[in-house]
Amino acid sequence: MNDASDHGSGNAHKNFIEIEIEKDFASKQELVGRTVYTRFPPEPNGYLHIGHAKSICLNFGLAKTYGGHCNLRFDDTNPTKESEEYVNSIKTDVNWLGFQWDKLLYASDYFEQLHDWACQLIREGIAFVCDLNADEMREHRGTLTQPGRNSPYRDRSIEENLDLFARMKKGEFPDGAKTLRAKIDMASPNLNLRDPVLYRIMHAHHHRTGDAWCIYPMYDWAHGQSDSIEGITHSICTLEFEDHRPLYDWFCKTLRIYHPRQMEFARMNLTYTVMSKRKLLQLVQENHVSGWDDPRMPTISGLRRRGYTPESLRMFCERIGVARFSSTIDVVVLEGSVRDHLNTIAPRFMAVLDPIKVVLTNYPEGQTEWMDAVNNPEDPSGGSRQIPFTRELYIEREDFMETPPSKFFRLKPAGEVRLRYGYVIQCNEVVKDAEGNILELRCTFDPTTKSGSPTAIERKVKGTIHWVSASESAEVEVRLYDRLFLSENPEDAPAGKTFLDNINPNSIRVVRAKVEPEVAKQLPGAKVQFERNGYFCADVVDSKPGVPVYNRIVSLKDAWARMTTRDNKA
RNA sequence: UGGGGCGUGGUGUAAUGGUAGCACAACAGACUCUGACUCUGUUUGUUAAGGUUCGAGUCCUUACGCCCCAGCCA
Repeated sequence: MNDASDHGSGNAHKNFIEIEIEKDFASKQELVGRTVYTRFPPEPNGYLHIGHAKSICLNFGLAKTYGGHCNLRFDDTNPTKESEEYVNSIKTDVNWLGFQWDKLLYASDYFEQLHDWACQLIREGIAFVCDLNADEMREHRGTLTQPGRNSPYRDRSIEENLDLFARMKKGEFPDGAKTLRAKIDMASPNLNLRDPVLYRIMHAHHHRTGDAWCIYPMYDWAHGQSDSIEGITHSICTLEFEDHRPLYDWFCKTLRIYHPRQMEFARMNLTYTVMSKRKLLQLVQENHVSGWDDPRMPTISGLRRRGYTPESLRMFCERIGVARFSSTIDVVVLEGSVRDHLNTIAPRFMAVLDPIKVVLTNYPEGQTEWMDAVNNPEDPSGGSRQIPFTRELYIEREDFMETPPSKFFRLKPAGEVRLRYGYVIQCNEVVKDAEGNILELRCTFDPTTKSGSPTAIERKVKGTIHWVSASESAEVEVRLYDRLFLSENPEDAPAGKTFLDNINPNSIRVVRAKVEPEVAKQLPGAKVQFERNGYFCADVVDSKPGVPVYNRIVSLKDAWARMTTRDNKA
């Protein structure tokens, strides 16, 4: 029945939702002959983020695991906040993540049915039209510790309620003048049960139903019934809706309709970022980032543009698991997931981000050798390419040290290092300007050490560094991204400060990199590894034909950097 | 402080009342023409105190800590 192979590496442990689902199907009469049916129900009021990815993977994953179905349903009950733009971005993101919905639906598909059910409640004497305004209603609601008081309009006759509700629907009253409420219990310790509002008046244009309605159902009145109509077996949502479950159950029971089971799991928190739609919107609107798809954003579209793959995001969701404990995931788990996937698929190239010139004094001027380079050592079918080797080259500035520590096995005065896919070279002279800045390194190469030649094998040097030809290379813009925030929990700001004060001022650094010719030919969206640097993606927005702009997705693990920063701290 | 949840190594997540496991991270070593990858190994844990039991992460009691709820948002 279940497919454990979809649970990533290692032993697959069932999460609590899977365990409950299996119990339900084994024991519940109403589920006999049925299959798992879930839904992903976003409100189209913003872009999806990595937290939604968890819910998407869970809902669609459950359907897949158990051979069932999952709908994409837009919870579009509040027209003032929703738009087509968001609907489209959400559809794109779900598909991009690799999931296909069974049906594409909207809560607004059910407005008529929801309205009829409201009339049914009125006729049965358990819903009433209330004239209290927002302030008065709050005042009648009581507090966490004090019970509420009944609305003075609670005992209107059924006829009057029917008439008033009909006139609400017809548009006879202004926004906020009246609401339709359920009669439950104003003294309930669960605030959601203190005569909840079912309908409010909003003379607003809806992105799908236009101006057909001026009353709109509340979330609680729409959600469970929508699930019921669709035959959802398990309605999975986040923990903050736990207190709404009694209402969900009350509506299904009171209306005597098919009753799905709501289950809640903990939403994800990620270190060094914010996740609430309000804060993400603020970052966009106040131009702290370039948009919802800024490569530093935790949105699906931002991660996609940064260069994250659907596989890596799914792997991430698999690794973090599902439970009822409000956890905070270390962002390195996300970074590790994309490294693991890209390691298997990304072609390797050489790129020098911070160049320093090397002149091989014993190499013929004007000569170009084409060196054979493996495209991806993890992928035998990846083949190889030729890269030009010349007298003048660039290497990474940090790959040379004049007075290096003992464990430094890159280039140093009088020291030897191998140029990847090239020769072993030795540094003979450091040329500096008047201020002592290094201008170039004058080195000699050993012709017997050419990569791939039999004589090269006998020669062992500790270090291998990357390089590009000075004359036969291209130059591209590279955006080196870092975390958007400086603190693990950006919301945790001192008094008088906000999460915005925790923004990392150096979250993007732009450099001109020297790259081997192939790098300049990559198409937008291409994901590559710059050897010894990291994984990079040709930006889909700012790259132009023949002129790619690269985003750093994530750096490679760097044992040397770790070693040196640790020593500095000690 | 009313109600509802939740506490397992650094971070997550498992364990019909029966050897506390797995992943990620970290560390050490091997390998390496990427200080990557891979491989091998190691360290670190049941919030606390009582109780039931031959035996408790699991059951009971009490404490402590954290999260959610007072929208005509979802």
